[in-house]
Amino acid sequence: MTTPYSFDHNAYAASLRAAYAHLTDGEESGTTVSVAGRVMLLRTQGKLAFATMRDSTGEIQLFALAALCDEFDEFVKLHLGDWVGVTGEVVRTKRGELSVKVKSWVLLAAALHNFGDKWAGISDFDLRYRHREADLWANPVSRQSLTRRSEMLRSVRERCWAANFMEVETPILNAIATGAAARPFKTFHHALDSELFLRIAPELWLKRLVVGGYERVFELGRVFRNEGLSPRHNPEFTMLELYAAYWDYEDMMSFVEELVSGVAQDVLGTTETEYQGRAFSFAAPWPRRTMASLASEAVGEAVSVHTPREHLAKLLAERDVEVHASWGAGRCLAELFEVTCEENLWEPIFVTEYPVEVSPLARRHRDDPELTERFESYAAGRELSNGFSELNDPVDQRARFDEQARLAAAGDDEAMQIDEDYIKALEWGLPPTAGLGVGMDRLAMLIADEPSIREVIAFPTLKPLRD
RNA sequence: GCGCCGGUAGCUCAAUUGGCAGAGCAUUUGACUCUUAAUCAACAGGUUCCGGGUUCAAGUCCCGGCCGGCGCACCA
Repeated sequence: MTTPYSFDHNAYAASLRAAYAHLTDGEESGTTVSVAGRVMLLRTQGKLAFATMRDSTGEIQLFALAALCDEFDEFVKLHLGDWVGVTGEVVRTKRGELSVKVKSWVLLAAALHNFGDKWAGISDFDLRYRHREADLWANPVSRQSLTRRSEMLRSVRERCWAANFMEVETPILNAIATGAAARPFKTFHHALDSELFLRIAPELWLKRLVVGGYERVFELGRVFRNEGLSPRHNPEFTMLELYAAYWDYEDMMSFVEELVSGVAQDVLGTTETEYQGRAFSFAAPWPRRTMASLASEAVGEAVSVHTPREHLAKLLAERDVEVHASWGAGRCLAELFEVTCEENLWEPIFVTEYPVEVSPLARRHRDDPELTERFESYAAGRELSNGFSELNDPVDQRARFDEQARLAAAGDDEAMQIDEDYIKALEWGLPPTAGLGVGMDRLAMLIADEPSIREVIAFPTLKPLRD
């Protein structure tokens, strides 16, 4: 069948509903419009027919009378899911449904498969994720969640631009994967005869741009980590990383809470919402608490990075955490915080003053060299962002990398790799700078009120089908 | 990677203790001039995820595999 190469339409479901709300039952507007979309429902009744057509903005009824509709006999044979272009008068039926009274119409594309049960839609996860195009038509909630993700990214960009951050792009293919603790994906470049790794974070490149003189930069991009999948983890995910020269971590916390609450305001129109049935507020400011104070509260005694390592190890063992020989007091404190506090942090909160041992790229705290000026924000029991005053001392940075190498030798296969070029960059001088990373997928889950990261990724990673 | 649960018509789901594989919607055909998941009638639709096994008999029980969900581990 030949279908048209284009179709001129001048109205949408939502625009018609807004413009013709005043029509009374049975009233005809006298105005002819053209609309286009998919037939979602079809009700025929002898010499008349009603179709529910859905376009990108919503649904509008098509009302066809045999006496007035071209090729009426063909119109009633349309299939659910078929794309149609329709021209006709805007009317409200006797029963009160705003409609386009079909004069002429054209099949724009046929749907050879249906879009699931017209009441229940498609609920099979495998089908929904492998054929998201069908899911998007069958389940309006799916489309709304991905729309909210898009609106979130737009808002993030606009707010970063408004704060004078410049958007940049850095390499995804790298000779070493660094800037975070994670197993990378490996690939190979034939012409260079070199093994390359997909980036696990853009962090070091971005700081080199600050060394190069860009005061405020951000990158909104995909990173790749060769790790397990879960409702909160996809092997490729989108991260916002942002660096501001002359800021410290306190400045960055202020920026993050304004950014995130502002994005919620932009997308949802409010900062007061619900996540999975429980009240949740994005509103700034967010509380700032040190890791040591939260952990102390949870275990019922004062603990800190200065607590003897053996005592922290005992507290961990009491909580069934296996303590590795290579862990110092700092790592033990961080683990203790994670097992006792993390999942209970519902409303957004900043956890601050992370041990040096678990923060190889963060600058030492001005009041305590065993701590760093680092924060992570938590929301709904999960980490949402990570930031710190950046370590800009090349000598200390080399020492930190050396410590990572020691951990790697001790069997930690996620210890950070040393990056000589990065150290050389620091030797050219990184001004005092604060950096930030925010998991966009995690934020999208909160904003779209979705329980799984797969719901806010159009095509989540699935196991390829075999056999 | 490990554990638990699931996979039946295109879609959503039934099927008692192991005893003839079903319904609604969609599709096809017919009726119907204001429907709203329209309604009514009829036809058709199956490798019960795949491969073995036990049994007179397997959607159901056992073993192996595939895919998915959740949990653990890893991590953001």
